[in-house]
Amino acid sequence: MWIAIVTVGSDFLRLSAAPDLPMPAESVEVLLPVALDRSFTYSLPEDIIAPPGSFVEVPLGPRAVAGVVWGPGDPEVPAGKLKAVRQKLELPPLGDELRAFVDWVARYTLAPRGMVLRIAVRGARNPGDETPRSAVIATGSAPGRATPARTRVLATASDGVPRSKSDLARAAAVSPGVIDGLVADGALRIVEVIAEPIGSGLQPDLGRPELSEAQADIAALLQAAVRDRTGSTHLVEGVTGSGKTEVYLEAVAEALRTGRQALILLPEIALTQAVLDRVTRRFGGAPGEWHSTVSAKRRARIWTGTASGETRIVVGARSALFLPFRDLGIIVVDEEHDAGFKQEDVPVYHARDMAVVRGKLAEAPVVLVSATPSLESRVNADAGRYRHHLLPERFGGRTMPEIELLDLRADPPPPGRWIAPRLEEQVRDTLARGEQALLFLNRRGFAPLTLCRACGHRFACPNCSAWLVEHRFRRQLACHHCGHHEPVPPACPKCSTTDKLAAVGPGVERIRDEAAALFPEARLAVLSSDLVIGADSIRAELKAVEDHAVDLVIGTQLVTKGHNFPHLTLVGVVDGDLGLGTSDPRAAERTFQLLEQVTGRAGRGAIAGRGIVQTTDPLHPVMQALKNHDAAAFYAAEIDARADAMLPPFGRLASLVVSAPVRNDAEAYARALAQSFPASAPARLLGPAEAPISLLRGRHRFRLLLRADRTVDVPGLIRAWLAEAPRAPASIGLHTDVDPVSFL
DNA sequence: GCCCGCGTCTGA
DNA sequence: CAGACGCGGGCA
Repeated sequence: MWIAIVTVGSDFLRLSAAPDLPMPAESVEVLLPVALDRSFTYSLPEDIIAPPGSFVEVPLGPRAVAGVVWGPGDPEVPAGKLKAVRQKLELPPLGDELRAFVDWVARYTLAPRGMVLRIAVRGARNPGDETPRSAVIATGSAPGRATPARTRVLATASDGVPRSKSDLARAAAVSPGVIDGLVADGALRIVEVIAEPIGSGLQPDLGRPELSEAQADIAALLQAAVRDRTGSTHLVEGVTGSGKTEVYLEAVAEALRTGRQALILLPEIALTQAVLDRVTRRFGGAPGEWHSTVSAKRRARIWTGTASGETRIVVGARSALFLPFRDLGIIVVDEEHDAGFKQEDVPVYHARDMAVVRGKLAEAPVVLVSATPSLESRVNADAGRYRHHLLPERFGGRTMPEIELLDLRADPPPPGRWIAPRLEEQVRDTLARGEQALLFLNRRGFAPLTLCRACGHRFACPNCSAWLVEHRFRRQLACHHCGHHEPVPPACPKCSTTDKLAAVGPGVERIRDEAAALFPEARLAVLSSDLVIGADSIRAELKAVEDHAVDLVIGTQLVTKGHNFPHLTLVGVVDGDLGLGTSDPRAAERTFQLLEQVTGRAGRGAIAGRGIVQTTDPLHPVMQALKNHDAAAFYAAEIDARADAMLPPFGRLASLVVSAPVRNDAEAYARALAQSFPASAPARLLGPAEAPISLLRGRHRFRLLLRADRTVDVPGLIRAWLAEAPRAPASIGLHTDVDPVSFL
């Protein structure tokens, strides 16, 4: 009856408020976490009181499903169709703000509302009673015998936080036996603890760092935004090593001080132990950690903890954006340029952009943080939609690494090798000084292409338009798009010639072999996601590099993810041109971001760093931007090019993914759709001919691209078109991914 | 998303 | 002819 319409920038955000008098509801509208856009009306037994947001169990067909009361029931539904709510569930209700967010995201991403609700209720169950667990704390007395391992353990335990034996051993990187030894020695004591709510008991003023003037200024502005309860958006752009994390943690501290909660989003949380450690040090306790590998029980504790308000800080992957925060005071999106914020499955959404919307609904500032912002965020900052804060210098007087462009045409490596003499010499000098070097190549495996020298046959993926990559360590040929793999055959499948198969081009495994031959005395480590499997072993490898147990690192983009290597002084980029040759309109932007991040790993410690980028095109704008540390000029040029081409964020771009188990079905439907697109529409449809296909989770995917001027409501246009378009056979799925700018 | 019913296929 | 399997519709 009384609908409050909250307009934020456009009419996209509608927040429906409850009527001011609780009417005795006879029926309720219930949204269910299944692939349905519709909600259903159920009758409400007189003894159940279920205001909007309540969790209820309802019958759906033959099953009983837990859903959420979304509002009053639809009186138009004939009484004979109504089924009754079975029971109300003992769970904290979903607040108005989160329900409005679910509706908004579903409408914007063209996803069924139930699929969005599903994300918001993952973890919505009672964690049950907590049984006391045993933990160890430091007693304060010195051990009888001090070893480096023991010293590390006691340093870790000196904060007084009780930890389980295994957690403490892992945190100090020692074997569990060391802990038992210290307990026997009386330096550690076993205590029984009842687990506090996760992410609670945090102290905003515990580990306050010294801030530079520039850091303190930005921190003060962000803190004011937290206090003001405005849904403002901020872009904090600071070069690698400028201390961005300290700045946003001060804003997080302000949220804690004012009694509110904080959410820190990270693109790949399994790799970013560093941020968790820093939050723990800064606030004297661990935040809630939310990502796909967190156990169901921990999930439940964090979900209920955020709903009750006891969990004060959550550090999480994109789905943490749908947690039921009671009073959210700030959202931080760290590494905001990272493509990991994009969810490719239904609902297809970009967490950075959805964060902006949730921030507005929650009246909380959103802080986007990066050394290499996305073009979208740069444009939004330039246009004044986001406030732009710059940290142009490294913290503590450290300098940016000096970047050298190594022209591969003038100084090529010997045939069959990829490290040019000049880079080899620089690595040798670095190692001789006892410093650490990194050779970066963003390509897994041994060689990206295998061909038969006898007949010219090339090994291609049967499902995708891609070559198979040889993985010599695993003795396989693998497709990096769909995961197809086969053993390396002894002979050519086409002409049966043996011993004529040739590996073409380098991958990290091949660079490892080359480096091992060139620098036989160096301790090598390869950091590649297919060789280092599982979050724990990745963390262990990163720690070994951090501790200088490795001299020369050979790595893929795994090494660019938020880790500091204090001993690293030289970064060599083996193929700077990789990624620039594609037709992806974001190729230059992505390559710049990647190479700036990886060269920025050098010189974060006491010794100044250097970067050497091997390239065949030293005059390319990306190379010049790296060398001159002139991101501003690069961004300006890229933004102009985007504006001319009407690409996001100037034009609207949507992709529709048609997927089916059979490739021909997907293609036929994609064509049928394309033909039905009206010529008069204020947008152009591209594909499917020029669209790449791939196989993902057993389904062939065809992409259609829709390009429009920014004045078009793309989700609306697609909805209207699909209502008229040929209906998809049920075995064909259609995802939609709308580039988000319209809500700003 | 999940269940069910239906049509079709397969093997004895 | 029983049982398996894939597809499509409905779900209040």
